[in-house]
Amino acid sequence: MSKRTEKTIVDIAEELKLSVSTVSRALNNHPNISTRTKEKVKKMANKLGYRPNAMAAGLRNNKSRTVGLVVPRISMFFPATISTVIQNKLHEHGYHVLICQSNDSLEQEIALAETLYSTRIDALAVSSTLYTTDFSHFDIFKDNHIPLVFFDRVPKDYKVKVIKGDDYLGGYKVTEHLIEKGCKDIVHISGPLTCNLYVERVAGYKDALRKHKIAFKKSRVFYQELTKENALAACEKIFSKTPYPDGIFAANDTTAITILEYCRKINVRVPEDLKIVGYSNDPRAEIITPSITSVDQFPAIMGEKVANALLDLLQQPATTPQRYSEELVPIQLIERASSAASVSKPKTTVKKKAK
Amino acid sequence: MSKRTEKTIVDIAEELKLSVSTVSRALNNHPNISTRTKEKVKKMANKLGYRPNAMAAGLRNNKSRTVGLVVPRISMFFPATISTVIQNKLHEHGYHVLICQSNDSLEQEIALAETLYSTRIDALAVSSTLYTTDFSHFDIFKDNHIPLVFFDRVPKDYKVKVIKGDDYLGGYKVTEHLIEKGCKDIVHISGPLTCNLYVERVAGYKDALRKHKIAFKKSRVFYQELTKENALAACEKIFSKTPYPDGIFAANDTTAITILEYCRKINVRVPEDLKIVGYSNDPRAEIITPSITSVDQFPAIMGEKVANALLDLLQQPATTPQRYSEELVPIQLIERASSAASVSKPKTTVKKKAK
DNA sequence: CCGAAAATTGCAAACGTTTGCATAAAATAT
DNA sequence: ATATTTTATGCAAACGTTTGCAATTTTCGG
Repeated sequence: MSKRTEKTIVDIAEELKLSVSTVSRALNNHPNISTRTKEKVKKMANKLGYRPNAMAAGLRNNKSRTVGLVVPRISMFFPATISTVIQNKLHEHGYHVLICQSNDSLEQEIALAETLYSTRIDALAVSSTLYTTDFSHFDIFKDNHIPLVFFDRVPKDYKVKVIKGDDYLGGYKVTEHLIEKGCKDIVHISGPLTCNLYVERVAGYKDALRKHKIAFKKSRVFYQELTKENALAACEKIFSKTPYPDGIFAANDTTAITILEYCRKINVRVPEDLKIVGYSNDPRAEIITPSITSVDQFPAIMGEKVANALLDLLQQPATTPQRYSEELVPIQLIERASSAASVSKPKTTVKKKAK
Repeated sequence: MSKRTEKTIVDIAEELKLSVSTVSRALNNHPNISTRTKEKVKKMANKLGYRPNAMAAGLRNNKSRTVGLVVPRISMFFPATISTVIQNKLHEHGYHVLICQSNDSLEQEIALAETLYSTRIDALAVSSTLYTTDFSHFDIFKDNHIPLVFFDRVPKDYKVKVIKGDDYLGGYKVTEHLIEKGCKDIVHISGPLTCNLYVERVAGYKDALRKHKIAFKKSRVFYQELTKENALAACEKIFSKTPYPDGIFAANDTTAITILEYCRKINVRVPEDLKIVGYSNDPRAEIITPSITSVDQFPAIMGEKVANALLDLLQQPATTPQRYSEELVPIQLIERASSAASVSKPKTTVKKKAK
């Protein structure tokens, strides 16, 4: 009936003829409150239906027990899995996680940094936009000694804690794998080079080619946002003229899948005529026919590491200078049918034009 | 250098020889502050690197500009898509979204309700646990007039705003579809009946059978958590004795996919010997071979509706009594290869025992 | 039973905002 | 000019906690 229905510790105090301070301490299990009053207080709290006001406590303590998480999008397999793990782990330790999506827009990422700071999050983990090369919008956090961790898509020259996959090795291994399976002309569909992890994969790709004395051809690598549409566009280009490549290293599985489906349509046999490898080991890679070779990045492990790093920083005194450090999460090539050594001789490249 | 580095509005006030109230009003674009001082204040705010403290404002206003979102898990396709949409939409309107996972544990869901209340979220949207039949842990929100919206997995007899898919129709349509394609013995793998939406799908399944004069057999429906492991266990059972069914209606796509793969192994041809339909239209359903018929639940539309409902309630005065209302999101059967009418006559059921 | 130490409780300020009301300044009408 | 309205600013309380310090009570050795 009454408008003010929220019970506070002063209600408890009045009811019990105690001071608010003892009530507060009792509820927080402060050592020099007698067990008897602690019990009394807690019972009364229950009876009144008291719920602590996190904002009041947060204001007083200057901490929100909330950590921010910024990812490109939560509906993509890899960041979704990582987010899940981080969220669960931090929740076990009494932290809330404010999961935010930049939707791969730098503008949104900048706005997010601003508003997340306003909520006074206790720490921040971010996997940046594809296009973030200037990270200065995160300076506020560094300057104010708020734990800051980057993962997966991490900055290059920005001194923070970084947890990333071994993308160079990934690029190298995939390429070498294709070569070992007999490929001599390998196309690489990469993400934009504004995102460092693609730079590294490309480096791995190049090094593997060099190692096996295969010439690197600029025309055989594509830099684009790794969407289905862009993958199709790349296919049109690749298969518009012969010779067709005999291997494709796609930097994500959406792209690999799209290529595979395209090949089906134009009667290019996978893996006989063309071998395909994706990246990230999306669940779809396993179930498509032929199943697609991909690179597992162990998102659960990465999530675990990010969570641990956050918790670690969170319990250090704020004065401790934030150290730059890079943690590497291993990768593993998962060999599947799409890159299996051909049993039958590959037929000579099809001449049929696509489309 | 100094420890207290956070600038507040009183810093701005002092700097400008104004009162804190004018500064506050200036920053909030209050009408009776002159444009001149507004500009001055904002300039100084920028210069000092002032960031509003959301907790202080929240405490004063008794609102957090945060809404809670509780889902079973954010890594599953359906809730992930919905969460994405809700998050983006609410963010456009200046709200944060605290996404939380119950991991399908009732215990965790209860704890979540408690701590979310403590953070004084302005509204709450939830898709419940599979096992939530008593929803009283959400009473706090109702009692305190905090907008509360349920979606997808919704309560049966709990008076709140509800947004759900048309599960009865879904169950009906799937079953009728299988019958029309020639199935006479249809297994249904359902989720546990503690979750109302499965009750409805089962009802649809039964009604479609009755309509087409096919006897309902208790032994042909399974109630279980829809995991891969459970799906395999069900397969073992189903294919341990003849006659095999000629149709399976799985209540999610993970189950459908698992069955399909199992059939491949034991040489049951899909769709010739057995037709399979899943539910939710997971991206995997489309790319597997044969592609799996499924039911699109339009998660984006559902997310949109949930977000709109929240925003709607959010701007109503707190006094407005919360009305119970149910909104139905349509479903659509997506026909694919796994349930196509067989061209060749189905061979008589294979006798080979599985395993 | 006294005094000192230990254990328990209370006082009051502080965290950074917002806002009703009062006041001061400027603009307008007389 | 003065009185009146309009516009702009300031005062101070309030939101619900936590915590350093002071005050009180209890415990206990002698």
